[in-house]
Amino acid sequence: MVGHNMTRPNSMDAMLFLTDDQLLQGIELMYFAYKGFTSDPDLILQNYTYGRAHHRAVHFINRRKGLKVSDLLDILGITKQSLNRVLRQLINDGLVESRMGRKDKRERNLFLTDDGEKLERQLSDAQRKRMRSAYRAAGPDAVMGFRLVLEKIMDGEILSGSTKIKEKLT
Amino acid sequence: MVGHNMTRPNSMDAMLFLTDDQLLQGIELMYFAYKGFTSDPDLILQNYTYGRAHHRAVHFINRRKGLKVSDLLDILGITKQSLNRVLRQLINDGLVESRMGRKDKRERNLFLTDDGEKLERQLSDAQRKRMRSAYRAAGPDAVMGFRLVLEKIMDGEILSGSTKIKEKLT
DNA sequence: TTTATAAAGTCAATAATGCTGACATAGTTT
DNA sequence: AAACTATGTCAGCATTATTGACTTTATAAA
Repeated sequence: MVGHNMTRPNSMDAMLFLTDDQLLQGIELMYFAYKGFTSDPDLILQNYTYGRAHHRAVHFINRRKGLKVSDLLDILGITKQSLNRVLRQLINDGLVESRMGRKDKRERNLFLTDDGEKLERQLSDAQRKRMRSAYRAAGPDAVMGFRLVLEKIMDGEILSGSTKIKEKLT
Repeated sequence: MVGHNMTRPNSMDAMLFLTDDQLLQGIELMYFAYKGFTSDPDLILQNYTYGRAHHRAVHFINRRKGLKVSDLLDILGITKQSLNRVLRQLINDGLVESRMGRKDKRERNLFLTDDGEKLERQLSDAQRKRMRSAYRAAGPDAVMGFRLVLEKIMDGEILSGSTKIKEKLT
């Protein structure tokens, strides 16, 4: 075992956190943290007829205002049939507006209405509050590490919004 | 704005990562990383008649061998009806064994069979592989930060396995 | 010892979110 | 004119969750 792994110079130090048990702990941490991460919005959504899928749609429409349906499909990684059900509800309920593309009239650009922005704010506030207090409690260095590891775990996934980190859309 | 937030001494430095946009980026990072995190096991599970719920059950039965049904319910945070459907399949398929409690005969202690351990290994290998390479790429300090922030996000959730971090079960 | 509580299991109905396949419509490209 | 593209829709199915009601068995309390 010792001296076998040459990935890093101080293999004992550097590899200490790579035992199966440490990795399993990380895996469970991801599971429970994600549960906590979604719990606040989930509670709010229970007051509506909406679920997590609606939250996601509203979130990304807010972050990339005017994005096309196909962009949203790429981001969410679901089928158009799945998205359409959600989108139709949001449009019918007056939370999302779907405007015909000006250049290519086949495209639909998606926007939040005022009511849509209200819901987005409500959900986002709850989620940001939890993130903010976690960031505060952990401190800036920890946050850098947090982000770095998550980016590595993401691998091939798409990150929307401010395009600093990864960019695959257009 | 300046000098308003007194949570930390260097408020400009320390609060830079707490803008709404930075928090939203963190939120999206969690979303995409979790998607990547589950993608490998999900692929494997497609070869079976099982889903994520089976993976979770198998994972925690492996980590807390002999745990009671009620323990598993607490960990997963679902209803017994939901768990029971999954557990029944795993038991019928010979992946999980349910032994009557010795002290309290109402209780059922859950164990993986040899076949159950095979599936667990297969799923775990894939997930650990991704975590390992993320940890390696990010480095030990980043991993510490990663874990710290996730723990703060978890808040009230339960962490099973090695009980160093949080403990709520017995 | 009777009664109450607890652990586990089951049945039925419902909801949210995903999937595949097939098809329609309108608009753009070649 | 023909082929392709973007979007939307219908129908059917799978997974995972929910609530509510009820049973069986076993332990604890009155």
